[in-house]
Formats: sequence, C-alpha cells, structure tokens
Amino acid sequence: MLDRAIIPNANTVVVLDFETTGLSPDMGDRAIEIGAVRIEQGEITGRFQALMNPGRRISSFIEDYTGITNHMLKEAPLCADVMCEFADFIKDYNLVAHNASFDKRFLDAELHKISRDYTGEFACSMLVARRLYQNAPDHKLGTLIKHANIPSEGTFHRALYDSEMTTKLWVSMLDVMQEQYGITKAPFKLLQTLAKTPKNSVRRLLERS
DNA sequence: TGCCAGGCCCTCTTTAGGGCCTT
Repeated sequence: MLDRAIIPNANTVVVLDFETTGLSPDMGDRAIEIGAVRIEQGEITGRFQALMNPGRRISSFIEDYTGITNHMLKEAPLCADVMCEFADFIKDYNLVAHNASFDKRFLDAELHKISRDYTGEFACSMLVARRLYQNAPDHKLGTLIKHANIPSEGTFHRALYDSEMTTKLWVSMLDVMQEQYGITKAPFKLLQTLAKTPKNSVRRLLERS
C-alpha cells in the first residue's frame, strides 16, 4: 500500500488510457483495451496493456479508429478478467488521463461490474495543458506532443502508446512548473487545482505555490 | 434498426448555445 500522506506528489501516479466501443458507458459502451504507465518519483516503474473482449462485435468505425479488430478481440480475455488485474495494478495510486472525465467514466463502469473500487483521485492532463500550453494550436494529445517537442514514432489511438505519450506530456508539464515557477515537487492537489483555475490566474497560482 | 455522452470553457452569457476533447 502506498502511504498517500507521504507520497502525494504529482510525479507518482498511474497514467491510463482506454480504447472503447464508443463514447458512453451509460449507453452500453464497453472498454476494449486498457493501457497504463506507473511512474514513481518521475521514473517508470510499471506498465499494463491488455485487450479485452466486450462480448459483442465492435463497429467498423472503432476498428478503423483504433486498429483493433473483431478478430483480435475474439481471442482476448473478458473485460472482467482484465479489469480485475488492472484494479490490482492501480492499487491506491493517483490517476492521470487525457480528458480524464472520459476514462474515469469507463474505469468506474467496468470496475462497478466486477464490484471493485479504487481510492486514488484523477487529474486531467488536457485541462492542465490548457493552462500551461495556452498557445498550443489545440489540446488534442497528438498536437500537444508536437507542441512540447516530445519525440513520437508510434501509433496513436492504442491504449499503451497513448498512455506512454500522456505520461511524457505530464512529465513535461511538471518540468515547465519547475523551470518557470521553481516548483520542484508539485503536490498532486496542486495539479488538480491548476486544472480548474481560470487561465488568467494560472501565473498567480503557481507563483505563490 | 437507428440512435445515443458529458464536463469544461468561451461568449454575441448566466432564463443559452456551441466548440473542444475523449472512443
């Protein structure tokens, strides 16, 4: 068990990304792949990647969008089995995702189906990037990776690759906070606060932190 | 078979509407 009273820093988190059958678990959509990277004190200490069989065919749009095919999912373990393992992986780490409200909905829905839970809190790399990279052309993950000069050679829209890229984006934003504001060990709570701060108040928040 | 979301954020705002972001 992590002692969250001792390690509440933003550089000790699990960064995760779901590929899914659609946009809304409330409308019956399911997860089809989970990818995640665990970092502790900024160093990668674990990775998780698994396809999962949602129990029905996925649309051609999702096959094209993700490169994940119905044939691949037919051979994959069931969502319940994968999510049980994933619940063990995230333990009580704090969690990060790009547009976290999306991934949180699917994590909550899939864990609810197997009567599992988690204690970590979410922070959203997209909302933080909107504050720290206000001049980016847009705040899609791929655009931000280019904007932050982060090398990328893989294929976006696969869960592990997107979680790897989100991890690099997250670390780059912690670097920005260190270089521009002298914040060396940003508390996770500060990143959550930053994500909700009006854009014209970002400098004031970080200068007093 | 066909259809579907939701939180954030800006503005021509708050008794609203629409774009952004995720699959």
